[in-house]
Amino acid sequence: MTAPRPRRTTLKRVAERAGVSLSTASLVFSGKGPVSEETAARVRTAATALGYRGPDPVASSLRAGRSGVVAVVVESPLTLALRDPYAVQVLDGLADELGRDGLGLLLLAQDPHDLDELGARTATMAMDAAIFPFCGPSTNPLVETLAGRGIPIIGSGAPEDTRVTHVRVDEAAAQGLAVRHLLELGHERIGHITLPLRPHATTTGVAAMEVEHAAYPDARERARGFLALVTGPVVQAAAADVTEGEAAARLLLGLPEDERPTAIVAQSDLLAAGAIRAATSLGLRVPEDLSVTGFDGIDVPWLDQTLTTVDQPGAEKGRRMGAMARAAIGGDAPIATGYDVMLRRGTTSGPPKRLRPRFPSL
Amino acid sequence: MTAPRPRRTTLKRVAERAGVSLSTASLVFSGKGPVSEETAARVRTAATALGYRGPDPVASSLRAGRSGVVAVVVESPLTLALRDPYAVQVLDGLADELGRDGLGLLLLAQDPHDLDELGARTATMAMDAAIFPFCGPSTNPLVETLAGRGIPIIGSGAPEDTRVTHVRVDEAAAQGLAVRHLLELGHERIGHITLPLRPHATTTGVAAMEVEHAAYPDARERARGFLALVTGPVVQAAAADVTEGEAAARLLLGLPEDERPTAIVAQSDLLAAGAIRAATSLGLRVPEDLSVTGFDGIDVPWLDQTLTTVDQPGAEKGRRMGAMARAAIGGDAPIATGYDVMLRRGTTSGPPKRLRPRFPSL
DNA sequence: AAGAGGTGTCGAATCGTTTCGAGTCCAGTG
DNA sequence: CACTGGACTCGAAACGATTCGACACCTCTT
Repeated sequence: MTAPRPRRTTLKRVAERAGVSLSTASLVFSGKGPVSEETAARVRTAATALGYRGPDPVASSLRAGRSGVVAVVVESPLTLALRDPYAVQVLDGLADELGRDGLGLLLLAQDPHDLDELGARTATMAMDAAIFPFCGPSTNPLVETLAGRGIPIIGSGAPEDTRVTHVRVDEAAAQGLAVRHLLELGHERIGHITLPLRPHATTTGVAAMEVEHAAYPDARERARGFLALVTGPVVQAAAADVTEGEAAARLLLGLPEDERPTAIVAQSDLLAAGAIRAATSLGLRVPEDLSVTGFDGIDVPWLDQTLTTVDQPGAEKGRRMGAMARAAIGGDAPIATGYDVMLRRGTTSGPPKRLRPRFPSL
Repeated sequence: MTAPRPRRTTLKRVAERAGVSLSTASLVFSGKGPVSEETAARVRTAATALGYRGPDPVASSLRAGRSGVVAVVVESPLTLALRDPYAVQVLDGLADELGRDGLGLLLLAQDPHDLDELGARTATMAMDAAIFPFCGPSTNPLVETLAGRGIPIIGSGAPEDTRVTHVRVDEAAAQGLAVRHLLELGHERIGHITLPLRPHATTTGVAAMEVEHAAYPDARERARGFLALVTGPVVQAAAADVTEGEAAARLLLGLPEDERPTAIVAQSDLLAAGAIRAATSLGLRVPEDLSVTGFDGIDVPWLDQTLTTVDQPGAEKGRRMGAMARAAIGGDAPIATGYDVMLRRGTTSGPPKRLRPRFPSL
């Protein structure tokens, strides 16, 4: 914020040159009032002559009381958040929907080590609405700042704050779909791999109590959905990627033979892919020796199998949130909505092995 | 753009309540002038009482002549552009660097089917600089719009326009590194997989002339670098992802035995990963039967091998462009720069098979 | 021929800040 | 006592547009 840019040509200059009042010139560019074709032409000529490119967006914003910008808050480094194709889908839907109203998408990456820092900067940024599209921590100081500025806030489960309007999925029930599917197949020992439960997570086994105290509602709810149906080992992945999924799965598969799960329910497709890799490298076949389910329903082109997964239409979710932001900007009080997800069966789940010999040798 | 938001509390009201002039109140919040501690306290009290959250960003921007926003133009749907981890790295570096100056990152996704459309919307969006960080088409109507508004533009090779300042890599030379490496290993039949050469690309073999007329300079330059050193079949991938890389590789590997390349030079790591998949599914071992090189140097955790690749530090490139934008906003005329990339040897390249028997049976 | 109704144009107010230059007050100096 | 120089405060002028209400002027009606 140092040297100001050289001032651009202003509408006033154009008006003077065209021999017309400022208001008339404005009318020409906004196309609102009645202006004779002749006058309009004169104004346009003057504009081109002076290199005037239309009204200054900032000045328009000031007058209009809105900036045409919607902030999208990403509560982790971009490399982490956008590593997941699901997040990108959401973002894409969001961008598309916002684009319809000519709204800009202001990307705000928040440093998880210092959530407050962004608050300070954000206070100086113009925006008409803010969206928290991804699984983030349940509380975020930014909400206070934004709400205080009277900015409508849209979320998808997090942050948990009355001032945030959500597009909600019943995560627990959704995760339950996968568990139920495995139970129906006959599995009795099912393990669970969660997304990070808190900012500085490590890949490690977690107890039910830790789940309850999770900082990230999405991970918490899905784990609850799992634990509501079965008692099984739960391992947290340090990040939502293949590597950590593999590491987490190794922890589960490293259990003694008779405790080792015959199925793994992962909270994301990337984690599930990691689990499959772990199984493969341990010489286990999927789904014969191990069933694996994912969550999200992304494309995993490099996987030789089709994941059994809880299908969540990302682009649609993004669009939903975008639409809510548009509505909120339009002055409507945003209304929380929810939608249902479905289980999509792939080739990575099947009946457990020990059930195979249906007629044990007598 | 309908109902204006209810007006927020203004600095003027705060000043009145504190029994102080507008200018003094402003000084309190900007911390610029000398204000007695007592007055400052009175102003701050009034502010909290009225729920004033600091100066309106839009009004500040108008006065300051800068908006604190940098546009990042993505010339394809986000799902396509951000599918590549390399792009995400660049974006991350960019966000980080811009954040240092408290600059916001305005994400503009351009519809490749209708490049003009964004121009119209963009004209109404406030920004202090614009960046084209990814391999895009060599011409873009947006450049005209932005340059006309006096906005500094930063690119990384594209669009090719004198008004764009670039952070440049000698793509041809960089790609040449990989080719030379393979030549040194003794390969004589080398195939090439290019990134899309134009917006609506299909996965298909291309002639040298088509390369010359490519719309995307990055793809063109890399292909030139390849063709400068060897004469070999060139296949274009419809998109920079694993699936298309696999399809493209199949085209190359489907050639008759004695024409089939013993090595494939891919223009991106994702394409290379696809090539490896194609080889594997055809029963070819990498690198024994086929060497593969990539470009970018991303993490491919699900690949069992380490790619031999042209390592291009993405985050660094992003930061570079961010720094240039900052400089340009600061009033310095931006200076084009370039940097070197290196070949990183992995496990996916080795001597061609037919050279194996170094002492042929006499 | 007077009033009604439409066009086209304009002046002035407004959006919410920042900043420049000027003014007040008071303590310290010669 | 007059004078200099800080420290503090303030009024007014930008920044660049949009919009409301008023005003001319013209064309139809009746």
